[in-house]
Amino acid sequence: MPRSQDPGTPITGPTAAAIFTMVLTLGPVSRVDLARLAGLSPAAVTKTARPLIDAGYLKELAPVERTAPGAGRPASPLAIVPEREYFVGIKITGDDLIGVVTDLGARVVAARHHPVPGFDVRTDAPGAPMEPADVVAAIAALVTELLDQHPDFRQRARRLGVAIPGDADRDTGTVRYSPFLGWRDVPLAALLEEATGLTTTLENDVKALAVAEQWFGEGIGASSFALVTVGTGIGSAFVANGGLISGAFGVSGEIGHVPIGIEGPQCHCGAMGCLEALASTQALITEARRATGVEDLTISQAVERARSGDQVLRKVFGTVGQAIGLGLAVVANLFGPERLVVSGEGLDAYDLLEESIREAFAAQAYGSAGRCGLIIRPLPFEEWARGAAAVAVQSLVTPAG
Amino acid sequence: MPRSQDPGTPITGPTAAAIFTMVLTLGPVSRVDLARLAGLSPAAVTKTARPLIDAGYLKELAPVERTAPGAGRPASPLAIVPEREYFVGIKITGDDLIGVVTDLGARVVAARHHPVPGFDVRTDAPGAPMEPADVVAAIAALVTELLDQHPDFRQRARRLGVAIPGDADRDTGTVRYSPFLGWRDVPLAALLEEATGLTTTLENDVKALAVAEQWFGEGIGASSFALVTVGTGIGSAFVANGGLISGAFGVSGEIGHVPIGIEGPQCHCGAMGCLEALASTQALITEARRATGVEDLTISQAVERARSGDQVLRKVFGTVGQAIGLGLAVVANLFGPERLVVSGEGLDAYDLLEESIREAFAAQAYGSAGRCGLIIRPLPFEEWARGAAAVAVQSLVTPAG
DNA sequence: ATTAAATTCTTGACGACATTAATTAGTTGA
DNA sequence: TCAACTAATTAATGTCGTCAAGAATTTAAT
Repeated sequence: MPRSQDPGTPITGPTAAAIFTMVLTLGPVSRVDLARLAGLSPAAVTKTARPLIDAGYLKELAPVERTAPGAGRPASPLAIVPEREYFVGIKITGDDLIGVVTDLGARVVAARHHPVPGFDVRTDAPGAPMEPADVVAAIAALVTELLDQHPDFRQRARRLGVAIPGDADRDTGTVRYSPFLGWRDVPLAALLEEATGLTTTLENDVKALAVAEQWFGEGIGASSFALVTVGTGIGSAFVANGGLISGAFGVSGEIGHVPIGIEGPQCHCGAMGCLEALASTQALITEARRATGVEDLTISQAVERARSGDQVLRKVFGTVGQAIGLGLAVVANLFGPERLVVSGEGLDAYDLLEESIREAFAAQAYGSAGRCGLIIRPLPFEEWARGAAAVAVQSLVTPAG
Repeated sequence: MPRSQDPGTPITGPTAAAIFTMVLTLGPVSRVDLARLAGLSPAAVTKTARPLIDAGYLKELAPVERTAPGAGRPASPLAIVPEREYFVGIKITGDDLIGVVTDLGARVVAARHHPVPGFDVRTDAPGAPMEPADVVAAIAALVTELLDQHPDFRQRARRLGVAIPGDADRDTGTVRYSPFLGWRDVPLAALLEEATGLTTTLENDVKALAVAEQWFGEGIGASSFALVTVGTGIGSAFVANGGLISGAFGVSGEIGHVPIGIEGPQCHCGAMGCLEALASTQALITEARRATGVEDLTISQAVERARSGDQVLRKVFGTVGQAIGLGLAVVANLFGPERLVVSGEGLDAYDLLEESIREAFAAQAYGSAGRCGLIIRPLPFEEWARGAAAVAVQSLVTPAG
């Protein structure tokens, strides 16, 4: 929820929000189609859309771009005006900030990163506690730098989205608990509104990514949908019944600590057989080093060698893929999503993983749960920040919820 | 969704439905409270409630029963009139039918079971295919028998809920696939409307149980909530964002086939390390027989002997409890429910299981996910049929969705 | 060409429903 | 007995969506 009131929004009620959301997520749509999709009369759509057009958020597509011909008056579909407003998205990681500016369609139009000041080389243990004030200042500086890239940004950016690892309370804009940052109960959104003047929305990083996917990615039009990220940690998020599943106590999607039935090392959470202990980037490199005996093997070296045929390393990747596939099956069996996106930094090596992921998934998915669309793809760094921006876009439409 | 239109409902719109639902689930509530909870003005509640009162569904509580005193006019809370309408709930198992009549508050007022005609002794393999026509006839007979128990039933019962194991499409009233019954694409609700004259709603059995819990049990007032049932199979269902999570392909809550990280026997689904292969009633008795060497040991004997101190059997129960606890932790970590109910036929022996369930749950639940209310309790047989009736009650309020 | 049919979109009258403000109702405490 | 307080109701008002009619703009048939 935005931390302050919004005076000049043309989105006055739930109907306007629904119409705007549909145009935003489904692309250019005719009024008749909008009416059908929203369960409204075409007249209502016409009336609801006018203020949105007047405010510059929507436009009618030029007649040239109209849809397939047929009998009858041709439709003049409504589309968003992407450059009407810009959004800033910031992702806070353990050691740096990633920032983007996106347009209304969540297209990245500028990007930057910055180290967090006063932060040492990252250790594996939960990060050295960073002072919220320092981080706020660093974010404010990054925001300024981003907005200075184009006069339009400064003028037409009003909202900021922030994604953090850990438990973020979107409604209050508070970081409830982030072991990674060493924070507890930090009212980050309020601090950032103060510092930047932008209406700020805070969200957990994986959930923010899921929002981006729900509105601007693979989740479009799906009744339900799940996202799994693989990297330093393994996380997941679900969208169903029209919204993100948030977890009553701030925890949800903790697939990293699902006990997968393969013998493996103990997880840092203390429990046994956790997926994260088998398939995180850390687990992968540890196992790769052990298997090859090369103490200082890096991920990219391991990928390289596996690609050029190193059987030992191929097997390591295969095992990781298997664990990931089983994790995905757990999600599919429990949740039954229409689509399932797997994404991760590790997955730029997904040529090495995909086969074993799909194999293990197919073996463990129960019945038609396995029919869900399984999308495997890499996760560029900026994508996290784009997720944050997507949350900011969403906050424009749904101030509450 | 009901299979036919409903003429005489006083529940005309979403507001009336919301008010009615709140009174139904929260018990007697004053109009002011209803207004606050629904985000309406008190005036709107007054107006919306009147037709519901006139139709005999709601009443004002007698002044005697009013709430805590204080300054100001005392509230006259609204309450449901339980005997206004009766609902029939039928659960179809492999070998018999369980039927109940409940009132509007989902209180069981009559119960019966019946063997399914033409069905042999149950085998472990998916049941011998039963002819839908036979089952329909048997259900119709059971419904008649139930309704004949009291003249009011016959007169004031209009809706039937049916719960089946397997994939049920509530919207179309079709059994999409039930390996247990050996059915595929059977339009059961339509057949039953024909045979009984009652508006019929079909739902998966575990999901029906979750609905009962959501509206009339532990799920009341919870933002999200999960149910796990342990018995012949192990199932689960979730409620979040205001509704049941249904699974895009009819599958969800299949926790039985989650690979739990304990070495164990292969599951009938073909995958390895499934929870169901470790913790179902079948798995329990198999393991108990193996451990004791008593070939024809029954569940009740095993319970008996464990209770009187048989260490071998206690350990068997402990292992089962551990597996269940891990399964619960998976649900809690992924889903983050506010409350988590574990129920099952097996659990009338829950004195033998509870400790190990809670222990394993606490060990594997991640962070504050473990804070969710964990309710462990037995599952009386009629409860399944009551779930079906609860679905029928729900269908009165929410014809769609 | 002209006309008919099809389809999208718009307009204004109307109706459903929720809000606001004022009023009535019923209780406690001074 | 009156003031204060809270609950509920009423009537005027307003918002918002539907309905019915028609305008706009195309293809297809005559």
